[in-house]
Amino acid sequence: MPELPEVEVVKRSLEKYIKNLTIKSIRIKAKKLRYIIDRKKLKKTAGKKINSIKRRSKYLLLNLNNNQTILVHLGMTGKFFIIDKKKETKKTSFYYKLSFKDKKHNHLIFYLNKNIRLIYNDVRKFGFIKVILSENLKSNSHLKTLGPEPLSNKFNISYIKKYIINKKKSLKDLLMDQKFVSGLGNIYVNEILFLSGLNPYQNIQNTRIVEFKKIIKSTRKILKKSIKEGGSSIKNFNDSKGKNGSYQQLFNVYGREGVKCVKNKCRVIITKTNMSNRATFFCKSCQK
DNA sequence: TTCTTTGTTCCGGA
DNA sequence: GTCCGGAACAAAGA
Repeated sequence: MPELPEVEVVKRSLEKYIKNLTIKSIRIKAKKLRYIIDRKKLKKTAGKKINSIKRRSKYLLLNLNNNQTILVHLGMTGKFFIIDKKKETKKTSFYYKLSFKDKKHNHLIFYLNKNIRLIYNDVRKFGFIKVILSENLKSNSHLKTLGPEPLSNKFNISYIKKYIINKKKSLKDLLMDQKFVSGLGNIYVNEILFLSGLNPYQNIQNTRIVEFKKIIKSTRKILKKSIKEGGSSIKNFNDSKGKNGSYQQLFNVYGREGVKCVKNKCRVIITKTNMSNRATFFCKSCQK
């Protein structure tokens, strides 16, 4: 489930391997992902160079040299494979070892110069890809309502104070709100509240400044750590297994229903509830 | 067959 | 107009 840290790691890999390459042609195998794929528009990116790769929230933006940007959202299960046809052999390449079952979810193949291929693979097809004019980025419906990046200085106490005026929500719903802060999903919100020692159900109006400070601090800590871990496990981007491997083990509360809280001296069993239709994990003792 | 998973969007009611 | 919660939606695996 790619949230901000995973998307950031993908962004860095794309930057490393496909920045400044030119799209020679594109093979489009799926009719639609989350949305119908605009084949014409996508095909027209052939011949264009990938000038830069950026991330905004959980979106990837591949800026081309014709004033167009490819906007990508990985949804739940979207991933990119990068294959260097020059270097990889049947023995060394993870890609050749993928099963037919894995490969049947390859939906887009970008043939780049230098014999590099960029493949978009998505089991659930909840991701999407769109080509938009770069000058329209700011008014794009996906991007225009996004709140500040959680790792930016704009995510600070005075911003939070202002934002929550006249609002009534729980802490968890606030952090999940992409207009408030963008890029956090269910998993990381669970983790942030656990590290902050705050109950997900706590009303934002009953939350003190010092508690919001804790949230900001925990958010930065968790995201940075995950990016670092993802970054090191993804170091060899060609190894899709390494990619999936490590970050799951970092979770202290998510998915830990029924087992003991990991905090020192706490032996309370982690609770799982359903909150706003999302699995919510917390320790009743550490998060009062 | 049903349940679960996710982020986003839409809708009704306040 | 604005806010909020809930539901719908997408696909596939267990």
